[in-house]
Amino acid sequence: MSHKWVPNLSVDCVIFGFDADQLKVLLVERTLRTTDKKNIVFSDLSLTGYHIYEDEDLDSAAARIVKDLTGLDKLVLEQFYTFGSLDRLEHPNDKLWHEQFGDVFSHRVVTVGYFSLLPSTKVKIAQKDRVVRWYSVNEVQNMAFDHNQILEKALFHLRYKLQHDAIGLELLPDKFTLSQMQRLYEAVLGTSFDKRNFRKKVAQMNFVVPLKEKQHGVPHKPAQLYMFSRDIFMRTRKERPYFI
Amino acid sequence: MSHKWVPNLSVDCVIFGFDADQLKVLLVERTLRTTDKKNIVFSDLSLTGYHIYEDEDLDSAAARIVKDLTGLDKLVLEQFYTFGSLDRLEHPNDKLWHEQFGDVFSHRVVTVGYFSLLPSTKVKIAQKDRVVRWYSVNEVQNMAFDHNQILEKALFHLRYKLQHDAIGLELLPDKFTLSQMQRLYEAVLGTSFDKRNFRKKVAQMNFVVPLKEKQHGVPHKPAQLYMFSRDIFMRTRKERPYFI
DNA sequence: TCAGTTATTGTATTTGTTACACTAATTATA
DNA sequence: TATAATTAGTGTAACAAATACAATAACTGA
Repeated sequence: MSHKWVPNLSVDCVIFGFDADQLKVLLVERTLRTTDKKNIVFSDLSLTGYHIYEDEDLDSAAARIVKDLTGLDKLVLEQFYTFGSLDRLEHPNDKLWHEQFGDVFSHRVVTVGYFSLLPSTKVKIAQKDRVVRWYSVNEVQNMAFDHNQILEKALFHLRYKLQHDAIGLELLPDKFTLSQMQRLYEAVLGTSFDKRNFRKKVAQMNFVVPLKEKQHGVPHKPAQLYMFSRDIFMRTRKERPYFI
Repeated sequence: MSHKWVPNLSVDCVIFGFDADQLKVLLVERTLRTTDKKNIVFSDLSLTGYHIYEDEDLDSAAARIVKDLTGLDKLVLEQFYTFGSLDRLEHPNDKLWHEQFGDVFSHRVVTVGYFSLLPSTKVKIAQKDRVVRWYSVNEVQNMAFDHNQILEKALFHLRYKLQHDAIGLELLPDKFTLSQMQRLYEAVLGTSFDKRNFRKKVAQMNFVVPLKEKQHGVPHKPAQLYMFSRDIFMRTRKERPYFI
């Protein structure tokens, strides 16, 4: 792998997680200090991204970036949109940030957005020189560059996919209860569902398979555990669910 | 507008049309001749695309490319995917083609795919130095570069959109009959619908509005004409049609 | 005027969606 | 050890949407 990167092409990854009944996103703190390092000029949040290398395709760049932040391989990773406005790196804080790096970032940069899904508990954050943390998607604002916009678009796609695909199940742990699954859908879509009707729907999804196991240690009736069979899903998905 | 183009970033446009009950795509002939211009080395088909300029955003580049080919402005134009494999310009004919231009195309190029929809009769093709023609999407094969793959993905997105959006109506002329509309949906989706049930569906789409006008000059019962009101559609679309 | 062609319309059946409330199993606490 | 607290789990009736299906109407060309 060459480490010559392409100056005007980057990949940004929106890493979604789910935890405590909330949809989360993994973000990095961006803090600009005065040259004597004593004071903070500003501090905000950013997605994780980087330029692509000259001999690297887009999917590999996204996988590299996600692995670099989470230590994890083989996550679901999906391209959702490419951002190329001329003013995408032109907000006041971003200009200050650029100045710190001289003209390295003075080129026009187009970035390809990917999103990744995982249960947020799977990530062991171990970053030396960066502050990385899960944020509830509802509490995030004032992000670096055009990252608010990228997150917005990623969320839109996630909601869309959730309704037409089983991809949302990637956000749940390996073993989950139907109540957890329902709360996931409710959190992401911002609605609420009737418990019985939700379960009737799930019962038709043959890729959500009951395990021979129940919760334990909970102070109430323990729930049946289920798993997501990617295998059954791939084999039985219908190709084109027409709406008309 | 600067005319310095970015060497490793391009936009490719898939221009869809509809005509004679078939989904069409507007393609350009790519013919490589021997240096004495007497013989043809090969000839194949290509989408229309070009590098972006340094001070041009992606949507503008796509609009420029579509206008250049069709002479038309203000068409529906939608980004659908970005292609960045390392081998996307590496098929045998493509290498021969590159050699003709020296090393201008020797960089690695990532391309952003857009698609555009219009009734194919709207285009007056008037290209001096290029052969441009509508092809039925079913008859197209052996395209330049990775354009088969780009077309495939565009088609997938078009089918997807057709089912969740009114965008397909952009392929019909300003005044159309319900039979034309049905044949459009059948051609794009590759299915057939019951006429009465199809019309019941359309009756619920308040953005498909009947005109005070009928067909004339047809050798059979003349059909009622309808129009697509983009305005009503925008005002009445529901934000999130949940599936669960 | 009649043959050919496409347009237009309704109903019964099946399928899916919604609304709704009680009992069961576990832990914590009195 | 009984009881309170908490979440899990389940069925049915009403309503809405999707499907299957065939006869009559309006025009042109021969």
